[in-house]
Amino acid sequence: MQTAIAAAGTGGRGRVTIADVARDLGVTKSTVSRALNGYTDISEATRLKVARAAERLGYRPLAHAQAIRTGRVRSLGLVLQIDNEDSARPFLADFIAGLTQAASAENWSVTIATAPTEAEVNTTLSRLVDERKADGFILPRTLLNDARVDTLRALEVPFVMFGRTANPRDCAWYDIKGEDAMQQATARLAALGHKRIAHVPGGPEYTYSQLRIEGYRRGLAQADLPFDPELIGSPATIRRAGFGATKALLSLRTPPTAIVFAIDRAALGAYRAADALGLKIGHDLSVISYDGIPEGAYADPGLTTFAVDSRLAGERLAKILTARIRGVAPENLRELAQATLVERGSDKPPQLTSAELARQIKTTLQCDVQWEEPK
Amino acid sequence: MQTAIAAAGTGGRGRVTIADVARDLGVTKSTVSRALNGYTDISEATRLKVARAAERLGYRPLAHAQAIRTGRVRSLGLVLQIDNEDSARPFLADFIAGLTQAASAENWSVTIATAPTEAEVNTTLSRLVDERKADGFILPRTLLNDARVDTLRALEVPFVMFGRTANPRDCAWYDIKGEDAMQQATARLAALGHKRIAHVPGGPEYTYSQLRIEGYRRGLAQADLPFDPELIGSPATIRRAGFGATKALLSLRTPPTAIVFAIDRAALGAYRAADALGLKIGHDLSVISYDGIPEGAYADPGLTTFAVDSRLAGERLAKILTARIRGVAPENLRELAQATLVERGSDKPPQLTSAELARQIKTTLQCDVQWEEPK
DNA sequence: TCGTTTGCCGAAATCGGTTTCGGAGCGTTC
DNA sequence: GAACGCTCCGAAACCGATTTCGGCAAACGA
Repeated sequence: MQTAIAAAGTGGRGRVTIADVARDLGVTKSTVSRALNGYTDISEATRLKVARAAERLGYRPLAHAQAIRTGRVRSLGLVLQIDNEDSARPFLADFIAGLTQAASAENWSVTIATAPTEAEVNTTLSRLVDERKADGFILPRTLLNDARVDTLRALEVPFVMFGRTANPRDCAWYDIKGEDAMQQATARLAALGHKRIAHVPGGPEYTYSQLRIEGYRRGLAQADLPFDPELIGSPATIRRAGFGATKALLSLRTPPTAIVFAIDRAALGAYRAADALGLKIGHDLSVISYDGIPEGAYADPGLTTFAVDSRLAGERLAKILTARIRGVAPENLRELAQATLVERGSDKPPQLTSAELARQIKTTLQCDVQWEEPK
Repeated sequence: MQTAIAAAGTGGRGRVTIADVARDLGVTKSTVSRALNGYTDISEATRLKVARAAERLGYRPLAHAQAIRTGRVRSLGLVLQIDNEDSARPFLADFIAGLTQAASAENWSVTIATAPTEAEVNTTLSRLVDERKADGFILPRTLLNDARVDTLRALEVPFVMFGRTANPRDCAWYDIKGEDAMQQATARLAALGHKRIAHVPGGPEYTYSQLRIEGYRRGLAQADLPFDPELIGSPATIRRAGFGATKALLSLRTPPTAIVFAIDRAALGAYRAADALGLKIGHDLSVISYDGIPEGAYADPGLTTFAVDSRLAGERLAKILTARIRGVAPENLRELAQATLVERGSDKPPQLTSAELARQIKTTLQCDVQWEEPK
């Protein structure tokens, strides 16, 4: 019994294989394969013939059939750490859109996995490597000392970071110059007349955190403002922590009249703190932040922030990773981009001096202001 | 001379193959394969020996090597439509987490792709089928008449819907009974004393929309309240539309004192509308909604809503799809779950009658209230 | 006792590609 | 004119699994 007629539609039987193309042209499979893969020992004439025939017959190689010999599955890996703390990631969709779009443009696919903890992210990573589910990985949110980097370095698997890291050996990356954004934010507030400008950094384990603090300091220097360590708040990446950091900064003897946040979500916590202290953002306290999450637009007043284009980031990261997998040296695959300022209403000239502000706050602080968790 | 492309990261030399296991045991590959895959013509003793040896040597079959013969790549496909309108999908991360967790528990992976339009989602779908990137697909946000379903039905590719559809042939699904939530929301508002309760549905192209309207009507009936077609607002799935729908409803001669929304984001638009009209949500206008997006917790007052567990949804969908791929009949793979009420501050007893409310609104409406787009 | 079944496994084909090897054909060179 | 070198392609091995086929024992039935 033979497979006589190609059943179109069953999505499997009627598939055009390389053998079909070869038969159609009266050449061997190996010729077709080499012609299609750019080998140099194929004449230009043959290459054209093969390409046309492949096109005409609608031949498309099966990635996993190629993979068995080449070891490449034509797939980019993405392992997300999703804990309960901040499972809501507004830009994830955009990021993935950019990633998949760029990947499929080169006929690659994207394989995605998740894990709750840093350790499990690592095991997942090596499992995926072991099972050859991906040829390389995209590492979002890189840490100063990132175990994922060590893992992949040891396994000699290509990867690209969204962010930078302490030891750049073997590392390709794409990153936004958050430090420049912080510098501009600080300078901008200074230009508006603020003299006491604080900074609330992100998680110290992240590489960006240190960089952004430096950017903040450059901004101060640029505006000839002194650096006061007191004005570096406690790290905050979520609202609650932003609330706490803001409250602490405003409780200083000479509180800041403006705060530069490294993370939008933390900045939104400042709105709550201001509210609780009877202050109005954009009036009594100015704020500039970074990320560009949609909620910022709906805050009152709107949050002035440096927005990152996460879709573009996804696109670039995919491009870089495929290049890396093809063997381009990591040193040549490092790209930096700028965040773009979105002006809304949270940054205005100071209405009060630090001293006046302090007096106003003092009375409110008598009754202890607590964060109340929204349900 | 041939083009030798240097592969970055060979990452594959030390792999344990089925041949290694066979050699170790002094049997053939076919024995190992059959033993591991539950063939009945293998003695229990041999099966055990093989299983132990595989475990001991750390053998793990290569999915794509199996795929070449079986046609199955052990991967679930997810194609997201990501347009500009609502690229921010707060539950996407949770959904993906559930999906990947359940998938990897059975040693499957998840392949993800995106497309901007409905048509391109369809082409992407058939491309993935053609390239065998996935053995089956998860279809989120099913429409009343869903082209994706037609496509996959024609291709005879397994799929499972997150939602229901008009023609259930060949369809497996998981869905939340949004209609029950709407009914409960309506009954709850009625129990609080509201007599005029409106409903703002979601997009009419979605299956859930019709169902939720019915749920709303059941809720009215349950509370012995008459159904007034006037109180069905225009469909809204984003803030702006929710703003418009609310404004229109409140402009009625006898406006509602409470609104049941099918979509949280639309309900957040109602906050703006209330604000613009000088009304206070939870006081002059009560609102109950559906989805459970995080922003709802930060609204003032917090949005009472029926939350869906999207992580669980992802898990169940993965389970159902793998079962479907294994050949379980779709009729036996249909699952419904309930949303859970999250009580916050937006639903309270009415402070004003409809007539009083109308009078209060009338004055404000003189000056035209317009939606202002947050930047 | 002699077929006949049954249980269990080995040999080999197979899936759809890639890659190695070698060898025709042809032009150069001395 | 023989040796040599190139260009270009065919033959066959190979990748890591699955699956078909057939056959050897042991168990069974008459």
